[in-house]
Amino acid sequence: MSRRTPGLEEYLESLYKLSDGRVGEPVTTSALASDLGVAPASVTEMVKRLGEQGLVEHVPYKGASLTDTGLTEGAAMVRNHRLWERFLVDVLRMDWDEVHDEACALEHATSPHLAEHLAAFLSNPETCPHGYPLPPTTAAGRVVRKGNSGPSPNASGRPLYDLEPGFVGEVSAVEETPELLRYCAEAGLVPGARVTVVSRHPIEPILEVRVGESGQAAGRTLSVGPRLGRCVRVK
Amino acid sequence: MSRRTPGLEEYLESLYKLSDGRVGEPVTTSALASDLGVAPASVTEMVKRLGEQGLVEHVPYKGASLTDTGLTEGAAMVRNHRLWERFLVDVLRMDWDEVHDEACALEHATSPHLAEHLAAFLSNPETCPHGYPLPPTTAAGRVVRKGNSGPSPNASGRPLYDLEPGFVGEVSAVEETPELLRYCAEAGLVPGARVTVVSRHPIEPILEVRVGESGQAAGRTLSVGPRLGRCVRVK
DNA sequence: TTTATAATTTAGGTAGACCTAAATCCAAAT
DNA sequence: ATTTGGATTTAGGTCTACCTAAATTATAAA
Repeated sequence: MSRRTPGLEEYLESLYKLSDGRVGEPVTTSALASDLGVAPASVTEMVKRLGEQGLVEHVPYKGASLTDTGLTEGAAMVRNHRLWERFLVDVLRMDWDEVHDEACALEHATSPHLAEHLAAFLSNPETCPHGYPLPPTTAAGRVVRKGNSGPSPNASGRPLYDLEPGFVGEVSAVEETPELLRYCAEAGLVPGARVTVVSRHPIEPILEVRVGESGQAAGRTLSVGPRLGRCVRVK
Repeated sequence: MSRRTPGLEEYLESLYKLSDGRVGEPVTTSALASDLGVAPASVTEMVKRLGEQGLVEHVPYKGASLTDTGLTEGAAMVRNHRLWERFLVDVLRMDWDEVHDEACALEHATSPHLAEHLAAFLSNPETCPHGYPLPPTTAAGRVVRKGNSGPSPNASGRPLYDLEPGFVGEVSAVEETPELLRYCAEAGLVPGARVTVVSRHPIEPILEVRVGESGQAAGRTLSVGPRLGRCVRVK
């Protein structure tokens, strides 16, 4: 009965993201399998193990959901992941499209004590470089999960592609696919950037978007299709 | 045939330290077993696997030695470990007695690319906080191992306990045992500190040592026995 | 040179985390 | 109320990294 191996932590992390940070929210075996990149049969087995340790509740054929303690551990992993991403980008000056994989490895090698020091050094950031929120901690360093539902680990804002012409807002998050991130960085589509939806193409599924500092002088205009437009969120 | 798992890396690291960074230097099974905290039988098995991958040369009943590539990988692990220790102490302000375990976990989650960025951020340190040297890299980022014997990964200097009264020098390294490190930190026995051997006790195995900034004004006098005196190196 | 002792290896076993292929279950469409 | 297709679980297998107990080998002592 050895607890919290790196393997199990990965499942808790995925479960946390897929259940949107909610205790008792069921997640299907196949959703977990595709998120983790393993066979469904492997998920069934792992989920059973997590159940024996009281970290998830598994109802056969229905799905798995996090318990209170499972949620805490999952949130800690997501937090560690995003802390390291901030560190790698802000401090080590790595590119934002290469930090996801590095953080994936580091997150499981991070004790709560180290996480506290890292967070303090980074001045307790609220989001990762791609705009996703860090699960918060209490003063004692424990990851918060008050009552039944904590804050969502997923990005706020609406997909850029779904907005109407005339909308003005700022990028809140970008999905972490390396090639997409490289394009966005070059195009200026980074969290905090001001965007203005200029028009929607009458025939093709294309949105004209102005990206720029402020007003409309320095802005650059981009054509955004559904592929890109659904990966960038705006608020 | 899956290469470089965290488990195998640990063996290479230990081998690197125990063979003093030398290709072909044999290390006994039991030395590895006690350094890694596993059963000798486990070492035999792992060493055989490392042999199949061309990372070590194993002569049954005689010992295992690193090959050229094995040395490179082992050195990289030691380097990663000591880089992280520097980071944890200098940047995150963690205590020097708690960073060894954290670094042990982080070192296997560190890509060569990340190691390069980390080293650059830390201005390419030459030693870890306890005084042990970092295996150097080439400009390309590869860990150096020129010809048959690279630099020693172990501390320079002589044990404090073996010096004669009148000796003046400075601490070069301290062995990384948590309780010992806590005592040394408080006593001022840190790498770079000036030490003067005052006298040796005529009856008991005790050395009187002055530890202090410079000269002999601000110095504090300590009694050092063999236990402590063999864990602190001076040059 | 023989023998004893300590180091080392072999043999056989466990647990974690994955896999494929073969059942099994559920739910929606007929 | 059946049927059927997709999701899920079970069954059986692999590979890593450990273990203990039982051989085996090397070496140092008698």
